Amino acid sequence: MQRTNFGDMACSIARTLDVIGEPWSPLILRDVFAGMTRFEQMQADLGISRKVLTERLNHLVGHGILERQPYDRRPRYEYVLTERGAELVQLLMLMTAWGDRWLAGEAGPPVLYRHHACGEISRPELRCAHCGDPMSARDIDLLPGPGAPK
Amino acid sequence: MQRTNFGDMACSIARTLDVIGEPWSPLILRDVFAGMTRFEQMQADLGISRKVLTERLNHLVGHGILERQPYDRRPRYEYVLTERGAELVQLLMLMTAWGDRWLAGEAGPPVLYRHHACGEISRPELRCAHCGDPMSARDIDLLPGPGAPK
DNA sequence: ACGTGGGGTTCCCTCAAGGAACTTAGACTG
DNA sequence: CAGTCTAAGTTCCTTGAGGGAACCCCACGT
Repeated sequence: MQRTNFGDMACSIARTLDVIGEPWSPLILRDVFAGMTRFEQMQADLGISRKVLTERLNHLVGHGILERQPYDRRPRYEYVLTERGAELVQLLMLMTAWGDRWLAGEAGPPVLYRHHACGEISRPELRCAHCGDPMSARDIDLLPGPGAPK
Repeated sequence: MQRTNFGDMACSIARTLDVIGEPWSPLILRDVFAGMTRFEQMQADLGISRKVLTERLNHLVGHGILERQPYDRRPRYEYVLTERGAELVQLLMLMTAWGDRWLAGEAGPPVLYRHHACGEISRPELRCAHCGDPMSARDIDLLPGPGAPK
Protein backbone atom coordinates (compact mmCIF):
# COMPACT_ATOMS: atom_id res chain seq x y z
CA MET A 1 0.00 0.00 0.00
CA GLN A 2 1.19 3.52 0.56
CA ARG A 3 4.82 3.46 1.46
CA THR A 4 4.75 7.23 1.53
CA ASN A 5 3.49 8.51 4.86
CA PHE A 6 0.40 10.63 4.21
CA GLY A 7 -0.04 11.46 7.89
CA ASP A 8 2.77 13.98 7.88
CA MET A 9 1.40 16.09 5.05
CA ALA A 10 -0.20 19.44 5.82
CA CYS A 11 -3.48 18.34 4.28
CA SER A 12 -6.56 17.05 5.99
CA ILE A 13 -7.33 14.78 3.07
CA ALA A 14 -3.92 13.15 3.28
CA ARG A 15 -4.19 12.83 7.06
CA THR A 16 -7.60 11.22 6.77
CA LEU A 17 -6.20 8.82 4.17
CA ASP A 18 -3.49 7.92 6.64
CA VAL A 19 -6.25 6.66 8.94
CA ILE A 20 -8.68 5.00 6.53
CA GLY A 21 -6.89 5.10 3.18
CA GLU A 22 -5.39 1.65 3.28
CA PRO A 23 -7.05 -0.98 1.17
CA TRP A 24 -9.99 -2.66 2.93
CA SER A 25 -10.28 -0.11 5.72
CA PRO A 26 -13.44 1.58 4.40
CA LEU A 27 -15.04 -1.81 3.80
CA ILE A 28 -14.20 -2.87 7.34
CA LEU A 29 -15.88 0.26 8.63
CA ARG A 30 -18.88 -0.47 6.43
CA ASP A 31 -19.16 -3.94 7.93
CA VAL A 32 -18.90 -2.69 11.49
CA PHE A 33 -21.52 -0.05 10.75
CA ALA A 34 -23.78 -2.68 9.21
CA GLY A 35 -23.48 -4.83 12.31
CA MET A 36 -20.79 -7.29 11.28
CA THR A 37 -18.58 -6.57 14.23
CA ARG A 38 -16.59 -9.76 14.74
CA PHE A 39 -13.37 -10.98 13.23
CA GLU A 40 -14.75 -14.15 11.68
CA GLN A 41 -17.78 -12.39 10.27
CA MET A 42 -15.73 -9.72 8.58
CA GLN A 43 -13.19 -12.16 7.30
CA ALA A 44 -15.89 -14.33 5.75
CA ASP A 45 -17.88 -11.39 4.40
CA LEU A 46 -14.97 -9.54 2.85
CA GLY A 47 -12.77 -12.44 1.78
CA ILE A 48 -9.83 -10.50 3.19
CA SER A 49 -6.71 -12.26 4.39
CA ARG A 50 -6.74 -12.79 8.16
CA LYS A 51 -3.35 -11.20 8.44
CA VAL A 52 -4.42 -8.00 6.73
CA LEU A 53 -7.67 -7.89 8.67
CA THR A 54 -5.70 -8.06 11.92
CA GLU A 55 -3.43 -5.24 10.76
CA ARG A 56 -6.31 -3.03 9.70
CA LEU A 57 -8.31 -3.56 12.86
CA ASN A 58 -5.29 -2.72 15.01
CA HIS A 59 -4.64 0.38 12.93
CA LEU A 60 -8.23 1.55 13.23
CA VAL A 61 -8.29 0.87 16.97
CA GLY A 62 -4.97 2.68 17.31
CA HIS A 63 -6.41 5.75 15.62
CA GLY A 64 -9.51 5.76 17.78
CA ILE A 65 -11.93 4.77 15.03
CA LEU A 66 -12.93 1.43 16.51
CA GLU A 67 -12.96 0.03 20.01
CA ARG A 68 -12.24 -3.59 20.84
CA GLN A 69 -14.69 -4.97 23.35
CA PRO A 70 -14.95 -8.45 24.85
CA TYR A 71 -18.38 -10.00 24.45
CA ASP A 72 -17.75 -13.29 26.26
CA ARG A 73 -15.67 -14.69 29.09
CA ARG A 74 -13.76 -16.57 26.46
CA PRO A 75 -11.26 -14.45 24.54
CA ARG A 76 -13.85 -13.15 22.12
CA TYR A 77 -13.99 -9.57 20.93
CA GLU A 78 -16.11 -7.34 18.81
CA TYR A 79 -15.31 -4.02 17.28
CA VAL A 80 -17.55 -1.00 17.73
CA LEU A 81 -17.44 2.47 16.25
CA THR A 82 -16.22 5.32 18.40
CA GLU A 83 -17.55 8.83 17.90
CA ARG A 84 -14.69 9.56 15.51
CA GLY A 85 -15.54 6.37 13.68
CA ALA A 86 -19.24 7.11 13.46
CA GLU A 87 -18.45 10.43 11.84
CA LEU A 88 -16.37 8.67 9.25
CA VAL A 89 -19.46 6.72 8.26
CA GLN A 90 -20.72 9.93 6.65
CA LEU A 91 -17.89 9.52 4.19
CA LEU A 92 -19.08 6.02 3.42
CA MET A 93 -22.60 7.33 2.92
CA LEU A 94 -21.36 9.82 0.38
CA MET A 95 -19.28 7.17 -1.36
CA THR A 96 -22.38 5.06 -1.57
CA ALA A 97 -24.34 7.91 -3.09
CA TRP A 98 -21.67 8.47 -5.72
CA GLY A 99 -21.35 4.78 -6.51
CA ASP A 100 -25.13 4.43 -6.69
CA ARG A 101 -25.30 7.27 -9.14
CA TRP A 102 -22.42 6.42 -11.44
CA LEU A 103 -21.61 2.75 -11.05
CA ALA A 104 -24.73 0.84 -10.03
CA GLY A 105 -26.00 0.38 -13.59
CA GLU A 106 -29.25 -1.35 -14.53
CA ALA A 107 -29.61 -3.28 -11.31
CA GLY A 108 -29.83 -0.18 -9.17
CA PRO A 109 -28.34 0.45 -5.74
CA PRO A 110 -27.53 -2.61 -3.62
CA VAL A 111 -28.49 -0.81 -0.42
CA LEU A 112 -31.02 1.91 0.38
CA TYR A 113 -31.00 4.40 3.23
CA ARG A 114 -34.12 5.23 5.19
CA HIS A 115 -33.89 8.51 7.03
CA HIS A 116 -35.28 8.38 10.56
CA ALA A 117 -36.36 12.00 10.59
CA CYS A 118 -38.69 11.76 7.58
CA GLY A 119 -39.07 8.00 7.24
CA GLU A 120 -38.31 8.16 3.52
CA ILE A 121 -35.84 6.30 1.37
CA SER A 122 -33.37 9.05 0.59
CA ARG A 123 -29.75 9.93 0.01
CA PRO A 124 -27.34 12.37 1.59
CA GLU A 125 -26.46 15.74 0.11
CA LEU A 126 -23.71 18.20 1.00
CA ARG A 127 -24.89 21.52 2.32
CA CYS A 128 -23.20 24.53 3.82
CA ALA A 129 -23.15 24.38 7.62
CA HIS A 130 -23.50 28.15 7.64
CA CYS A 131 -26.30 28.95 5.22
CA GLY A 132 -27.76 25.53 4.42
CA ASP A 133 -27.48 25.93 0.65
CA PRO A 134 -25.98 23.14 -1.47
CA MET A 135 -22.19 23.02 -1.31
CA SER A 136 -20.48 21.22 -4.14
CA ALA A 137 -17.09 21.51 -5.78
CA ARG A 138 -18.18 24.43 -7.97
CA ASP A 139 -19.63 26.36 -5.03
CA ILE A 140 -16.48 27.02 -3.06
CA ASP A 141 -13.18 28.86 -3.12
CA LEU A 142 -10.11 27.52 -1.36
CA LEU A 143 -8.21 29.76 1.02
CA PRO A 144 -5.09 29.05 3.07
CA GLY A 145 -6.01 28.27 6.68
CA PRO A 146 -4.09 28.75 9.95
CA GLY A 147 -2.49 25.29 9.60
CA ALA A 148 -1.20 25.99 6.10
CA PRO A 149 2.45 25.08 5.49
CA LYS A 150 4.88 27.93 6.26
CA MET B 1 -2.17 -2.22 -4.35
CA GLN B 2 -5.48 -3.95 -3.80
CA ARG B 3 -5.11 -7.30 -5.47
CA THR B 4 -8.68 -8.10 -4.67
CA ASN B 5 -10.99 -6.55 -7.22
CA PHE B 6 -13.43 -4.31 -5.39
CA GLY B 7 -15.23 -3.36 -8.59
CA ASP B 8 -17.04 -6.67 -8.79
CA MET B 9 -18.59 -6.49 -5.35
CA ALA B 10 -22.28 -5.66 -5.01
CA CYS B 11 -21.51 -2.59 -2.95
CA SER B 12 -21.34 1.01 -4.05
CA ILE B 13 -18.59 1.72 -1.54
CA ALA B 14 -16.43 -1.06 -2.94
CA ARG B 15 -17.13 0.04 -6.50
CA THR B 16 -16.22 3.61 -5.69
CA LEU B 17 -13.01 2.37 -4.07
CA ASP B 18 -12.25 0.54 -7.27
CA VAL B 19 -12.20 3.94 -9.00
CA ILE B 20 -10.49 6.16 -6.43
CA GLY B 21 -9.39 3.78 -3.69
CA GLU B 22 -5.86 3.24 -4.84
CA PRO B 23 -3.15 5.07 -2.95
CA TRP B 24 -2.59 8.63 -4.19
CA SER B 25 -5.78 8.82 -6.26
CA PRO B 26 -7.66 11.11 -3.88
CA LEU B 27 -4.64 13.38 -3.59
CA ILE B 28 -4.35 13.54 -7.36
CA LEU B 29 -7.98 14.61 -7.54
CA ARG B 30 -7.33 17.18 -4.83
CA ASP B 31 -4.48 18.62 -6.86
CA VAL B 32 -6.51 18.78 -10.04
CA PHE B 33 -9.34 20.44 -8.17
CA ALA B 34 -6.93 22.94 -6.66
CA GLY B 35 -5.60 23.82 -10.11
CA MET B 36 -2.48 21.70 -10.28
CA THR B 37 -3.46 20.03 -13.49
CA ARG B 38 -0.16 19.04 -15.09
CA PHE B 39 2.01 15.99 -14.72
CA GLU B 40 5.12 17.78 -13.54
CA GLN B 41 3.21 19.92 -11.09
CA MET B 42 1.51 16.98 -9.48
CA GLN B 43 4.66 14.91 -9.39
CA ALA B 44 6.56 17.69 -7.67
CA ASP B 45 3.73 18.58 -5.32
CA LEU B 46 2.95 15.04 -4.21
CA GLY B 47 6.39 13.48 -4.35
CA ILE B 48 4.78 10.51 -6.05
CA SER B 49 6.77 8.23 -8.32
CA ARG B 50 6.33 9.13 -11.98
CA LYS B 51 5.42 5.57 -12.78
CA VAL B 52 2.60 5.45 -10.26
CA LEU B 53 1.38 8.90 -11.27
CA THR B 54 1.10 7.73 -14.87
CA GLU B 55 -0.83 4.65 -13.79
CA ARG B 56 -3.22 6.60 -11.61
CA LEU B 57 -3.91 9.26 -14.21
CA ASN B 58 -4.64 6.61 -16.84
CA HIS B 59 -6.92 4.80 -14.43
CA LEU B 60 -8.83 7.97 -13.57
CA VAL B 61 -9.12 8.94 -17.23
CA GLY B 62 -10.28 5.41 -18.03
CA HIS B 63 -13.03 5.66 -15.47
CA GLY B 64 -14.20 9.02 -16.72
CA ILE B 65 -13.05 11.01 -13.69
CA LEU B 66 -10.46 13.10 -15.50
CA GLU B 67 -10.03 14.19 -19.09
CA ARG B 68 -6.65 14.59 -20.75
CA GLN B 69 -6.49 17.80 -22.77
CA PRO B 70 -3.64 19.25 -24.83
CA TYR B 71 -2.76 22.82 -23.87
CA ASP B 72 0.00 23.48 -26.39
CA ARG B 73 1.02 22.50 -29.89
CA ARG B 74 3.87 20.65 -28.29
CA PRO B 75 2.85 17.34 -26.68
CA ARG B 76 1.72 18.93 -23.42
CA TYR B 77 -1.38 17.86 -21.57
CA GLU B 78 -3.39 18.83 -18.59
CA TYR B 79 -5.98 16.89 -16.70
CA VAL B 80 -9.39 18.33 -15.95
CA LEU B 81 -12.30 17.05 -13.91
CA THR B 82 -15.30 15.61 -15.71
CA GLU B 83 -18.77 15.87 -14.19
CA ARG B 84 -18.28 12.51 -12.51
CA GLY B 85 -14.98 13.74 -11.19
CA ALA B 86 -16.35 17.00 -9.91
CA GLU B 87 -18.93 15.10 -7.91
CA LEU B 88 -16.18 13.06 -6.33
CA VAL B 89 -14.72 16.28 -5.00
CA GLN B 90 -17.60 16.33 -2.53
CA LEU B 91 -16.02 13.27 -0.98
CA LEU B 92 -12.76 15.14 -0.65
CA MET B 93 -14.59 18.04 0.96
CA LEU B 94 -16.05 15.73 3.57
CA MET B 95 -12.69 14.07 4.15
CA THR B 96 -11.26 17.52 4.70
CA ALA B 97 -13.96 18.34 7.22
CA TRP B 98 -13.28 15.13 9.15
CA GLY B 99 -9.54 15.61 9.07
CA ASP B 100 -9.91 19.24 10.12
CA ARG B 101 -12.01 18.21 13.07
CA TRP B 102 -10.06 15.22 14.34
CA LEU B 103 -6.51 15.47 13.04
CA ALA B 104 -5.59 19.11 12.48
CA GLY B 105 -4.50 19.73 16.08
CA GLU B 106 -3.28 23.04 17.43
CA ALA B 107 -2.34 24.52 14.12
CA GLY B 108 -5.87 24.36 12.75
CA PRO B 109 -7.03 23.47 9.25
CA PRO B 110 -4.50 23.91 6.43
CA VAL B 111 -7.22 24.99 4.01
CA LEU B 112 -10.50 26.87 4.42
CA TYR B 113 -13.57 26.79 2.21
CA ARG B 114 -15.50 29.92 1.32
CA HIS B 115 -19.00 29.21 0.16
CA HIS B 116 -20.06 31.29 -2.85
CA ALA B 117 -23.72 31.41 -1.88
CA CYS B 118 -23.20 33.06 1.50
CA GLY B 119 -19.63 34.30 1.17
CA GLU B 120 -18.69 32.81 4.53
CA ILE B 121 -15.90 30.49 5.59
CA SER B 122 -17.80 27.32 6.24
CA ARG B 123 -17.76 23.54 6.07
CA PRO B 124 -19.98 20.97 4.43
CA GLU B 125 -22.62 18.98 6.27
CA LEU B 126 -24.60 15.93 5.23
CA ARG B 127 -28.33 16.47 4.91
CA CYS B 128 -31.22 14.38 3.67
CA ALA B 129 -32.01 15.14 0.04
CA HIS B 130 -35.67 14.53 0.85
CA CYS B 131 -36.39 16.49 4.02
CA GLY B 132 -33.24 18.57 4.46
CA ASP B 133 -32.59 17.47 8.03
CA PRO B 134 -29.12 16.32 9.11
CA MET B 135 -28.29 12.80 7.98
CA SER B 136 -25.52 11.08 9.87
CA ALA B 137 -24.70 7.46 10.63
CA ARG B 138 -27.12 7.34 13.56
CA ASP B 139 -29.96 8.80 11.52
CA ILE B 140 -30.46 6.04 9.00
CA ASP B 141 -31.52 2.42 8.61
CA LEU B 142 -30.08 0.21 5.89
CA LEU B 143 -32.43 -1.69 3.61
CA PRO B 144 -31.64 -4.04 0.73
CA GLY B 145 -32.02 -2.26 -2.61
CA PRO B 146 -32.90 -3.53 -6.10
CA GLY B 147 -29.24 -4.26 -6.87
CA ALA B 148 -28.75 -6.35 -3.72
CA PRO B 149 -27.02 -9.70 -4.26
CA LYS B 150 -29.53 -12.53 -4.92
C1' DA C 1 22.43 21.54 -34.47
C1' DC C 2 21.85 22.01 -29.95
C1' DG C 3 19.83 22.62 -25.68
C1' DT C 4 15.54 22.64 -22.91
C1' DG C 5 11.56 21.06 -20.62
C1' DG C 6 7.12 18.56 -20.20
C1' DG C 7 5.43 14.11 -20.21
C1' DG C 8 6.08 10.05 -19.92
C1' DT C 9 8.63 4.70 -20.03
C1' DT C 10 11.99 1.17 -18.29
C1' DC C 11 14.44 -1.10 -14.92
C1' DC C 12 15.45 -2.96 -10.49
C1' DC C 13 14.57 -3.49 -5.46
C1' DT C 14 11.83 -3.71 -1.51
C1' DC C 15 7.96 -4.46 1.10
C1' DA C 16 2.87 -5.26 1.55
C1' DA C 17 -1.23 -8.28 0.11
C1' DG C 18 -2.87 -13.08 -0.52
C1' DG C 19 -3.28 -17.56 1.13
C1' DA C 20 -2.85 -21.52 3.81
C1' DA C 21 -1.34 -23.66 7.90
C1' DC C 22 -0.60 -23.28 12.65
C1' DT C 23 -1.58 -21.53 17.61
C1' DT C 24 -4.05 -20.17 21.73
C1' DA C 25 -7.55 -19.71 25.42
C1' DG C 26 -11.39 -20.82 27.38
C1' DA C 27 -16.03 -23.70 27.19
C1' DC C 28 -18.43 -27.70 26.44
C1' DT C 29 -18.92 -32.92 26.28
C1' DG C 30 -18.46 -37.56 27.78
C1' DC D 1 -9.94 -35.28 33.27
C1' DA D 2 -8.96 -35.97 28.07
C1' DG D 3 -10.70 -34.61 23.93
C1' DT D 4 -13.15 -31.47 20.95
C1' DC D 5 -14.83 -27.05 19.41
C1' DT D 6 -14.57 -22.21 18.15
C1' DA D 7 -13.28 -17.29 17.73
C1' DA D 8 -9.42 -14.77 17.16
C1' DG D 9 -5.49 -14.29 15.94
C1' DT D 10 -0.07 -15.52 14.25
C1' DT D 11 3.50 -17.44 11.08
C1' DC D 12 5.45 -18.35 6.78
C1' DC D 13 5.91 -18.27 1.93
C1' DT D 14 4.91 -16.36 -2.70
C1' DT D 15 3.65 -12.75 -5.72
C1' DG D 16 3.17 -8.30 -7.37
C1' DA D 17 2.63 -3.25 -6.56
C1' DG D 18 5.06 1.13 -4.93
C1' DG D 19 9.56 3.84 -4.83
C1' DG D 20 13.35 5.64 -7.17
C1' DA D 21 16.51 6.63 -10.64
C1' DA D 22 17.71 6.65 -15.27
C1' DC D 23 16.36 6.95 -19.76
C1' DC D 24 13.52 8.43 -23.99
C1' DC D 25 10.69 11.32 -27.16
C1' DC D 26 9.10 15.38 -29.18
C1' DA D 27 8.37 20.15 -30.30
C1' DC D 28 9.97 24.31 -29.70
C1' DG D 29 13.80 28.54 -29.19
C1' DT D 30 18.16 30.33 -30.41
